[in-house]
Amino acid sequence: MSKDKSAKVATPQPVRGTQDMLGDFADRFAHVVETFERVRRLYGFKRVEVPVIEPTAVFARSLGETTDVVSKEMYSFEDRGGESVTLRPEFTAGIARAYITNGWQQFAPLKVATHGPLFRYERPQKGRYRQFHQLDAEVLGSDNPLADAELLVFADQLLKELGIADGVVLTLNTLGDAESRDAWRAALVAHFEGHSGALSEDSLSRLDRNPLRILDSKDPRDRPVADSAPDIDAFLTGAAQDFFGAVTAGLDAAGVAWTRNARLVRGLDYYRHTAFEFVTDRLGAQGTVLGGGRYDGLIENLGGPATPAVGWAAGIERLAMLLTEDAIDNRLDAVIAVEDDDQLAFAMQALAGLRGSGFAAEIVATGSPRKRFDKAAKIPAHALISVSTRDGVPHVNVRGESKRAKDVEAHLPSSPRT
RNA sequence: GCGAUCGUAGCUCAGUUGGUUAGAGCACCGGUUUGUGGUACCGGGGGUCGCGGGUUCAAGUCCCGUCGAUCGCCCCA
Repeated sequence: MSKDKSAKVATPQPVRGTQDMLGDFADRFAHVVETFERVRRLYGFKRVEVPVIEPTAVFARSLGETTDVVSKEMYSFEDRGGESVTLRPEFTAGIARAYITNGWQQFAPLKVATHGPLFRYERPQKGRYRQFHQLDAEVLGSDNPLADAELLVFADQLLKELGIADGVVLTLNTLGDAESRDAWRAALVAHFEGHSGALSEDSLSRLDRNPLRILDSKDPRDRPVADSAPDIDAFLTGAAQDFFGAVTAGLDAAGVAWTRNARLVRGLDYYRHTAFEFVTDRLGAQGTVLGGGRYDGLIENLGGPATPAVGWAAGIERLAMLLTEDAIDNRLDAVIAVEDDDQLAFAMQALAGLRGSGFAAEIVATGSPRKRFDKAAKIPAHALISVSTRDGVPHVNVRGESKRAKDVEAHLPSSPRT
């Protein structure tokens, strides 16, 4: 670092809502991704990669051109050719675009999975960043309720293998087919308009924009009206009832626990049938750890053929926060403390030998030699190896009782003979 | 966009009704002690007290503004 303070330059700060990860949290993040990659193979989901940047129209269509979301909450800008482009705020629209433009209809039904960074221009809060990361799984080109069930069983197994299923509950609802949804929506609007005097200001504006959202309002003034609103059940067509019944039967057969949440909704019109969220009470206001649903109308909205599809996404940071302390074992196999610089070459040879044999190993060979043992002892490892000089030759001592420590000891070079 | 809380060393924090030269622990560096040892002690480096303005004899402390962070609201694709 420069000692000339007058020449000090201002360090650029990170972009608001971005984060840097180091050590433990980065390991937890990687553990979530690795577990996802392993489990998705068990379910036959192909890996798919789609661009981080797309024409703004891809997301504008998926989100409804008029909403605040498009105008205020996306990272959009003009490229040098004057085209409006957007950093992806979700995976689904980009995958749907790729499905159309690459002719992936030929592979239908297509099961794909991906993960990576997403961008939303929002105010950061707990577990919610402007650049964040998600896991994503989609089934495109299937109108079979077993596809919904398979995705949910996949999600359930993922959460169980991550060890965070305790305290997480699958909440499930149906939005019906287009006919059911329209009838229910009309009944809801009539109900809310009949009680408009009792609604909060926020919900009065929702009544115009997005009346379904009143159902899950957090404002206590809205709860009586929302709780007394009609469920969709009375408006479901026979086909929609059968569809939902087949999804829940699939879950029951696979042993996946679920609860009905008749208040769980999706605002956008292309959502049909199944809507679901895995919810925890351990993350404050941001309780959803994995959510998704069926979006049979989206691909058509993007100019493609009418194509049924269903999928889910989950925030990697949130999942990483929920991992238990012991989910990650960062311990090295061995740490070598070089207590005498005359034995540095010997210690380096031992270190290279261990690493070459597949052991994770670190060396402590700087600073005061008499403090190196204590320094090494603070590094989590199965085996603590000290190297000193006794009778003019390297003297090695190994501490550690685990099987791994014994393996390490067996791979150390023997002391050179004099 | 709105509200609340908070910004002091690399990290976690203390700092009294405003009052000498702003402290501790951890971390880092050096020394002593111990000598199969994760101990203890001594010392050292490191701070525009987020930034700017104001009140005052005097501001880390009070006031205003600003930037940032956190939590919540809105939104949630």
